[in-house]
Amino acid sequence: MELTERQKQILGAIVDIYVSTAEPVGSKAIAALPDVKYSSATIRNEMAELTQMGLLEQPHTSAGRIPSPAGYRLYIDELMQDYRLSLDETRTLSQALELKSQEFDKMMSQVGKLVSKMTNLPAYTVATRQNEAVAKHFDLLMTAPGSIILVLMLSGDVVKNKLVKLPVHVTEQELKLLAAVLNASLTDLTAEQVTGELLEKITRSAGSAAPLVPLVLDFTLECLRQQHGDVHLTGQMRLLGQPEYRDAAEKAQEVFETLDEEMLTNLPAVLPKDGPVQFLVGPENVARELKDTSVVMMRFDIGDGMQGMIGVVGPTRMDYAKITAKLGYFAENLGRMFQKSTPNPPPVLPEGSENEE
Amino acid sequence: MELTERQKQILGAIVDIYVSTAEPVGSKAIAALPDVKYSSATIRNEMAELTQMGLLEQPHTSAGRIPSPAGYRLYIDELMQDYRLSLDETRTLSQALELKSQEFDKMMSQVGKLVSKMTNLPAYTVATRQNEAVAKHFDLLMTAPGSIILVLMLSGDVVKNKLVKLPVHVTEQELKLLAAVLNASLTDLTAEQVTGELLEKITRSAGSAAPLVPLVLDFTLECLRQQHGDVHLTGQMRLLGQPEYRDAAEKAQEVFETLDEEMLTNLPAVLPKDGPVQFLVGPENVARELKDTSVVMMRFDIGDGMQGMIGVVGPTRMDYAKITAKLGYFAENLGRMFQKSTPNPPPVLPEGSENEE
DNA sequence: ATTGGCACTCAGAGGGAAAGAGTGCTAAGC
DNA sequence: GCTTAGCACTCTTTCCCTCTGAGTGCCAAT
Repeated sequence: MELTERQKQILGAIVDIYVSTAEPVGSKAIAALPDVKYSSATIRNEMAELTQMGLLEQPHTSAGRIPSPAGYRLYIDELMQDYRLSLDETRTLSQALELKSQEFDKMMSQVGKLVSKMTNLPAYTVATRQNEAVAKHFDLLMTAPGSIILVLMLSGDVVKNKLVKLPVHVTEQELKLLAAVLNASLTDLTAEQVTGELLEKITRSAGSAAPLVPLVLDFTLECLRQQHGDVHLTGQMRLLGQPEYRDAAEKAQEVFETLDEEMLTNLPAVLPKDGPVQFLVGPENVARELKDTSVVMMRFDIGDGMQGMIGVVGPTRMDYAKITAKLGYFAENLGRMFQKSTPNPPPVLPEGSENEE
Repeated sequence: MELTERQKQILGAIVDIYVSTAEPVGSKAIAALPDVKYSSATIRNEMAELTQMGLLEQPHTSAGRIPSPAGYRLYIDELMQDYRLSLDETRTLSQALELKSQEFDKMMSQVGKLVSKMTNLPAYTVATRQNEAVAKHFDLLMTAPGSIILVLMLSGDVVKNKLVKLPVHVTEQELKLLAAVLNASLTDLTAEQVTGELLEKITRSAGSAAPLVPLVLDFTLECLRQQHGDVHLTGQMRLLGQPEYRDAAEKAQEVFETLDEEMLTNLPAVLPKDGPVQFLVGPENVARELKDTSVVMMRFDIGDGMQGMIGVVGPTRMDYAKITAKLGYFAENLGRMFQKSTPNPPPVLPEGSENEE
């Protein structure tokens, strides 16, 4: 069942209007649009049909129409216009991207804050590995007798560290030795390649630093197995700015709770691995609490087998085009930033940038 | 002006009731309490007086009374009963404290999540330095040609790292040399003690790794100057569970925004340095947006000149006694955990633990 | 095929009226 | 002289009713 051109136009218009007003759209409003040549009656007939097809919904008999989840899906897949960032928006974004490059994790959380601010929606960021992690370098530093800091460098320029306190005494010499052993035998191995045999061998070579070995190994394995870094979620409260949550503190709270728990741990796994942009519309979502809530996410390459993900969470009625554009701009520039390694802001403006909000 | 015993009892009762119902308290409700021997009329007279003294407030003429900020303050300072954790509560808390000791920063954020969950309020955690930070150890690791990771260990067992990308080529040898120079000349110095002179000396000794020096130094100084670690704020949404924010999404949003920005950066500075527990009641607060919002915070010692802070944010009408007790328990046990360094949960039950919610 | 017209529906706004909770004050009681 | 019962008064909250208006569906005319 194919839609006619007119039906597409009407569906598109309804989504566009509803997205910015959050109110059901009536036939008159459509008819009043400059490039609509038909009367409200015609529109009404078409709307009735679109409703029957399941693309529109009617909150109650005497209200206008709102897009159904299927309607959104169709809109996203076929009708959505590329939104061009306005000059103002690009400027703000470019400025925003001039982050002091800090520690990596902090930067991701910074990026999240920015995305949230720019979209006025809750945003999350994650860094995930694309391939198996391996250890690249071990370092053992003594801070006080019995107090040792283990610094572990992984592939992808990720550095982890952990404070280890040992009751037994270990000399600097022995630490150096152990570090050398670890660097010799444990680097460039994935979690699976670390066998019990290997562990024994290391323990034997470790001398009196042997009690340290299991602690180091546990930590190392834990780090290697971690498929993705911390998930940063910020700006949850911005969801309250959306009309659908205005006076529904309860609903908002539910969404937040789900976001906090389920989503953050599962989301990276749930999302399909391919394609840069993903949309999860309402009921397509994992958790039932999120049925009126949608997710837009975008991947970008960090290099070294790492991949960043930025996304926003919002009401199903959100301005997908605009948000995709903003996320895209972020992702593109972040990717570029990481690619050419020097932490300079990439001031690349998208062409055609004088349309406004 | 001293309060009579009866006035104290009435004020205390009003706070207690208001704290759990969030509704103005009438004279009848007080008179109905088991250990109140006076009629509602008498209570009314006393309430009128307390109102005149500025300890109570009346939302409107025909409503009951609620405590004024001054009333809360007096309650906290003089009337508050020690809340004893119930057996159930201690059990839950003890379980909760069995954290896998992870990287320090992550642990603080974990603690925040727990505190928030236990109190059902937004919670924040920070680690602050008590004295000047100094660098303890430098490490430079080459990951790829031109790509170097700087690992910096500070006093207080804090480890920071940063990825530095350099266009010039530096050999492993030169890196080792530079690290040695840094370790020799830059450790155990506070930020002020790092002079331009010293910088020059280091640059001279660095050989062809000299271009690295300013990058390393900037980062080091940045770390040294950082008085406190990341402020973790979690569970913001729980504020919505409080009746005063139920249908006031707007207000909640304002609070959140303020929390996010102002508070998180200023709070550690604003709070007085002494005493383990601090209360900031409503208008005593920094930001105007938080005038109906109060903060309870508690310090605990981490050792090595570091201090942890945990706190919650809630409506001014909150159960200070209960929250203080919970925070106290957390703080005490966290302190103990850090003290005796082995990451075991300390299962110390407070005496007398069979009262309930 | 499109459109103007019209009857119909239904959510939401507005406006009292009634209910209910609580007060302050007065006068009686211990 | 403190305490208390009683009562008139105040003011918010709730409920119900009506009215309005936006929007629909359908029919007949173009």
